[in-house]
Amino acid sequence: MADAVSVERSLDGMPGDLQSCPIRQVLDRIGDRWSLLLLLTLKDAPQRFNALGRAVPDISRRMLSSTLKSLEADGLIWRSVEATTPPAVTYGLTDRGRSLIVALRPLVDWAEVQTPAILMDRRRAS
Amino acid sequence: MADAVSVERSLDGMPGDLQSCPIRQVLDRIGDRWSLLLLLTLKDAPQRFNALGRAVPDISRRMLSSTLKSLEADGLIWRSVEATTPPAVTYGLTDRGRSLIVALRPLVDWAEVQTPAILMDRRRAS
DNA sequence: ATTGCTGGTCTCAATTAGAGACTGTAATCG
DNA sequence: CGATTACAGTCTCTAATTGAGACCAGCAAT
Repeated sequence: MADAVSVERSLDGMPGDLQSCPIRQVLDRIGDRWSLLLLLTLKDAPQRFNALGRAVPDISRRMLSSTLKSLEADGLIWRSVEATTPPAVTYGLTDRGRSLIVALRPLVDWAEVQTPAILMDRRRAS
Repeated sequence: MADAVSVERSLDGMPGDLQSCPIRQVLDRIGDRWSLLLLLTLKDAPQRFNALGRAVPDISRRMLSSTLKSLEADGLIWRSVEATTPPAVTYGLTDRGRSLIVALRPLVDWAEVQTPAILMDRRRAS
């Protein structure tokens, strides 16, 4: 298992007290450009690889693949392969993934409410 | 204003329906390695530049500086300079920043509860 | 006199992400 | 019948982003 790219950042070689910070642990994984977006995309129904790519159009297949791997390794999504030809690979939320979605709700609501004002501030600041 | 680095990703030139996704808008900014960590660090009290650097030891001064700028541009933190020598620059949460912290609460709690299990799954997957 | 503190910026190297070609089989289109 | 499309990825090459560390000014303490 060589190249699973950065989503798996090195966790070893850190000052001990950082290792033990749970927010750190979790943010280092899901706090990237794509993880939450993919989780949110899977919220309503399981999806197949290319369908996910279409739902999040500007993700590259490379990042799609590696992000899904890391979400699976964290037990947030499952992956199932039907050995048809061509094979059908489906991804969906696990219970843990669903519980994360729930915990994310207030943040999503916040984003919806605050975005207009933030956008205005950004313009002013630029 | 040349180099404010990636935290300010280009928002122009996107397919319209992505621009309008609020979660996208917000995650593109605070969904990075440092933003939430800094916000959380400011939760209890305003802090000065180098104090923040010490609180989040593995952030580089470069990213500290550019992340703070982007948080300020989004109206999530304020920055105040006391013209003493050497000048004292203090950062703190705005009301909007504080409201984000509140919205983040369930996610932080989730992280605290789930981290042990996630860590075990990661080992198994590796 | 040397060291360290303040808050940054600058350059250069390393890491990470993105673009797009390629795999191989099977169904579809004209 | 030949060409294209879709499936789920991987691979390489290049571009973007991040990190490491030097540097700036002036002042305080050792």
